[in-house]
Amino acid sequence: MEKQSITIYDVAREASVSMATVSRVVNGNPNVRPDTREKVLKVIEKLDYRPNAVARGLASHRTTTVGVLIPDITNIFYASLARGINDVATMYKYNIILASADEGKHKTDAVLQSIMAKQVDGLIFMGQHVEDSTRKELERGKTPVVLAGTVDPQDKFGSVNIDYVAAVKEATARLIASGNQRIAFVTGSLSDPINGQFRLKGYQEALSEAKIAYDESYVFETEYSYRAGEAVWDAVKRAGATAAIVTDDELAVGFLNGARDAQVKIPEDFEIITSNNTMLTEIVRPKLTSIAQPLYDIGAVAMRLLTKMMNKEEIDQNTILLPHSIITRNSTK
Amino acid sequence: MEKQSITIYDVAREASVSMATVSRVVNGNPNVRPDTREKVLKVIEKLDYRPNAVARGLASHRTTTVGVLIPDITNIFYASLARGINDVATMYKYNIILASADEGKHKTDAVLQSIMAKQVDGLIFMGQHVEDSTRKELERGKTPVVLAGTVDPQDKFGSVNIDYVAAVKEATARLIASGNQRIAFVTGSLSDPINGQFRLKGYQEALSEAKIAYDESYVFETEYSYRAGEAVWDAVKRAGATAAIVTDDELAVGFLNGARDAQVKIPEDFEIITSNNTMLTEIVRPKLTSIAQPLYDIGAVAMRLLTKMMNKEEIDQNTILLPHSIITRNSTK
DNA sequence: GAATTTTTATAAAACGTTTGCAATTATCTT
DNA sequence: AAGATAATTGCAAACGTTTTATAAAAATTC
Repeated sequence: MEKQSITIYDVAREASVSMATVSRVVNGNPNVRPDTREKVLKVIEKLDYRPNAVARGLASHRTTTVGVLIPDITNIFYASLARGINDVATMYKYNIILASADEGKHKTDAVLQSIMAKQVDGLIFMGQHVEDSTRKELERGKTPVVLAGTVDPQDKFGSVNIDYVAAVKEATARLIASGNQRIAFVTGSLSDPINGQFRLKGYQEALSEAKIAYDESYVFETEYSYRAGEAVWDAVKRAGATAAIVTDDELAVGFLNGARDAQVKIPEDFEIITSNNTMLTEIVRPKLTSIAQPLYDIGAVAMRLLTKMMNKEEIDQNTILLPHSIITRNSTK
Repeated sequence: MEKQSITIYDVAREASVSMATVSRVVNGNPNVRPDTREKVLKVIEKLDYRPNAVARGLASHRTTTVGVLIPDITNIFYASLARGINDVATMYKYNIILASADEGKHKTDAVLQSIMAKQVDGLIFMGQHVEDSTRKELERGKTPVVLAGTVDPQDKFGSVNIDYVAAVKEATARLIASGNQRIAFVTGSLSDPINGQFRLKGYQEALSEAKIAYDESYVFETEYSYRAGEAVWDAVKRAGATAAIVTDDELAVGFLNGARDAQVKIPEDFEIITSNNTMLTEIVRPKLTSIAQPLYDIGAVAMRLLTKMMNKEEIDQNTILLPHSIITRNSTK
């Protein structure tokens, strides 16, 4: 439509050099004499020239844009990761194309396609579970992919996580140590390997070491939401549990409030340990004891790893585990 | 570097038509005979051809990408708006380039430039206050801009908000009606016109109608964070207030917990009304009475408005106010 | 069945950069 | 001062599409 804007050609003419030279100046290529550089910079300034990133992308096959798939931007857990991702991305001059991938896998794949069409230089994937169709989409082309706070059992991509098995094992052991024998495992979808394989394994190992029989009826699978937490409380209580490991903070907060609204004293009558140590754990009363994951860092490290991949740098570790800990607050004795 | 991928030219050759025809098929242009269309589609399928969005963008001057500036992605308020924006954007086939604009105006402008360089078709701006340098950047070029949950006193851009004056006035009036004479106004930066002009005005109007003198020492300016809320409690209490209007939920939650940790009974001894009705208001005990803004809708409507601008459609209302209400919970009598 | 209109398809010129290669200019060497 | 070498610049071909002008083909009219 309306063409108006200043192009590299305008600058070249005004500075009486070739476009190539202007391009070199703009890209910081050292092969240009200081005084010509100066001259060109002056013209750029004067005309207020701004390189068109789309044309650049087409010519150079690099868009300096990365795609980020996030299941739910309003979930503080993912938002915290995204923050780390964002900060490192801007540090390395990348823009982020963000896409929410809720509403099931069909939607995810469509969104993924649209992002790939934009020729992103790399992709960060956060999500419960990498479906087969999604994997296929990810592996097509040679775009580097890093999973953040997400595991792929097939281990095809870079990834950044904590050691979920160890973390949950420690948390469970702590509940056992304070006298609990019947400990509920309140979790999101077990089809997510983080829950169904790792966390569950940690839970079982801790039980086993304490010679407590694993009983499936203490496992409660639901979704990551406040409401779900409120709703599941009754069932957990009826099962006779005296403590719970909960795998998401929103869920845990709902669960806690469910208990308190039922006049149960926390931690005297029931102990809770949650998993993400987000702000929510400090907001509620009593404050929640939690496994601490370095959320911001998981995002930041994932993005950093991705930059290395995009630069084809040597990478020593494709699968990174960051340290975790347990922060004791007032939902445990 | 490595060229491998299928281009429109490959498809054209394989289907023995011209690239122009393939382009028409891909873009749903009606000027192509059904059987040729069929033929081309088959080849596209067979070769698994995916149009390159960057090349498209360059040729057509439309990137089907919009920029979204967000102050803090981990703040539920903004995240909720972003969700509305995202949903409508995908509905209309736009991708989102998201950029976090915290860390002051210098950073904001830099980020804005990088987004504009990517030739976004439009921009949604969320933020406390549109600085002059930022405005200049926004007005350069003819990219449509919509403010979401943000006002610009100069009213240059599209915008979607609620009537902050009326909302705060109602809330304040309610506190007055239940017997409070000394009501604190606990707010974020007053340089944000939403606080410094609108909300403050609503607060003052309500006082004035009740013949209560406005007293600046009941105005507490701080930042939007949990810690800030905890911290400001003491000062508010010392000032002798018996109730407070708080302009952000995180702030309000910190404030509430500050009060409770000081053994103050809410709402018996002190009443609180907060402003955004996010999940946080339901998570704490007692639950917080709040002005309700349709957060998701503000984002969604803003994005919808932007699509109209990008299509150069006729627009009846450039400045949209959505309805608000007050949700009564347990932090008021 | 020729003339006219309408529909489909093609060729080629944009779009605004980057980049490999060749040409030019400056700098050393002796 | 000439030749060799190195540093700087320019030329022009990509990059993968859309789009405009135009031609060819098909449909319609008389």
